Amino acid sequence: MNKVLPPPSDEPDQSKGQLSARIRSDIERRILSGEWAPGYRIPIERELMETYGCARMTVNKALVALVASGLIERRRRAGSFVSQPLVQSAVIEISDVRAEVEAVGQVYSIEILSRRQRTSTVADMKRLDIQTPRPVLAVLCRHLAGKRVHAFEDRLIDLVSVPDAAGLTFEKDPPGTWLREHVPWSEAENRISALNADSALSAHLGVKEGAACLQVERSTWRGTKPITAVRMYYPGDTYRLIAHFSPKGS
Amino acid sequence: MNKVLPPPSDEPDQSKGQLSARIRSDIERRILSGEWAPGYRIPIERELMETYGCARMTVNKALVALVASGLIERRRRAGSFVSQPLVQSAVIEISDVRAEVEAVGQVYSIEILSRRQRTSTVADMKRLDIQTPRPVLAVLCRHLAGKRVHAFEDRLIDLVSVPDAAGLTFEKDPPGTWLREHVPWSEAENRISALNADSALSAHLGVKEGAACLQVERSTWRGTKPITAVRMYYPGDTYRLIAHFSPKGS
DNA sequence: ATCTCAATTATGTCTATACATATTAGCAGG
DNA sequence: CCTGCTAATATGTATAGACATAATTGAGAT
Repeated sequence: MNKVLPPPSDEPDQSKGQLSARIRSDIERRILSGEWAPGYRIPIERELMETYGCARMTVNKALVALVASGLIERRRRAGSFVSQPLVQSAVIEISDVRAEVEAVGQVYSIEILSRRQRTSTVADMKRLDIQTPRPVLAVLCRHLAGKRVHAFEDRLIDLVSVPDAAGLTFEKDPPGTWLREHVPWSEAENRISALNADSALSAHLGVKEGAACLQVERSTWRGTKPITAVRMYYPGDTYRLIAHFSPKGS
Repeated sequence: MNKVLPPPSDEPDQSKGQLSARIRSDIERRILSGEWAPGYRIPIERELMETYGCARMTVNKALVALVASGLIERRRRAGSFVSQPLVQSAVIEISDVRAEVEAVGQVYSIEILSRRQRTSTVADMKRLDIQTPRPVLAVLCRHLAGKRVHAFEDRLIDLVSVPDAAGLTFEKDPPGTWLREHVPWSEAENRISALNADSALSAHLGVKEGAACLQVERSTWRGTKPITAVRMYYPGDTYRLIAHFSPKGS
């Protein structure tokens, strides 16, 4: 069977692209439209293979992709079923601070408030989740969009994991950008919360004392070794994190 | 070539599982460890195929998966390259409110504050992103963890898209839970921000006026038809959204 | 030195087949 | 009616080969 048969003619069809992708999007559409409800058993590979006039591996590729995206579940012998969307997986694209500012057409600049190398204090060790003291770099800086303060950053860098960071001034590239470009990481965690600005934070961000601010705490690791821990503060009235998503992130 | 050769012996190796998965994780480890830095050209399929003593399709499967997870990029004829992590894709698992409360071992209950069916006002139409007036259901409720207020919810449901919602009281299942179980959706957006509680919100949430609160606005669509728009408010001092992630979400 | 074109090459996709494996249905026997 | 065996079946994974496609390289022409 060397020729590819025309698609089943009962559908308004986008014949472009690879066959496996088309099979995938056909099924995806039926699921998202509700035609195939959660729990519905979708046709077996053999049937789909005959429907589209292709090899089983081609159908299989489409189905494996659907499993990866969480839209279906498969059990041997039992068949493939449309899955119940259990949790909503929202993907937040956390871009570079500089890119974030420039994306809205403003001029980015950074202002280093302090930059100190020290042996980790107890508080530092807690933030980095380490047990023994070690050299760290502590940086406080402000990110400006034009003349307005876009964010205030409070960062710790583990100098054992990232010795090269010791020599940097961060006057051109912000620490986050440099780290992302130079240090490979394998895991990270964001903790997003709201807090009232205390006097220090209100001064840094240029907002009234007590104003609601969005705080994003991020820790990054390479394997089990911590790389950096950062707290980013944004004025609550102007900044928002936007997450766009589909069922289980396809 | 029907036998599977032993793995290349220079690595502490987890030989369990499928070959393609092992190839994938081998490469993944090398990238995450920094051994293969961004921009590095990884061995061509033919080489990998000889290294592991398997068919090209098997290597290909591993590489395709790595592309999907964003760790590598591939160009015809040029080869496969470790990609620069550009944006950090954070996956937030937004679970059910009830599950959220019960996950920390507390008793969940819901308190309906108001439930009104009406023709959409101008404000409603803006929230749902619709142009013409239509029947909507507006629900205000509080989610309790024990006796403490966990969240305050302000929800609009489009009764054209979800006519069945008109008959529900939401006294047992919260609106979000019912919707997720009964209405298929294809797209959604979260907007996360911080705000100071005004007098009404402070009363609802049981916090001081002016206290920082986390606001999560979520809109859900099925195709282009809006389903619901909800604003969830959490006390800023007790609640935080946690997002765990890996480079480009593998 | 530079431009153009064709050969080379790595990836992209698919076919056809094979065997493994988990699970279910059905049947036989207690 | 329940239990345990067996056969059927759908998926899981892999192989080997084929042709398509895009991009680079290098040879020959300008």
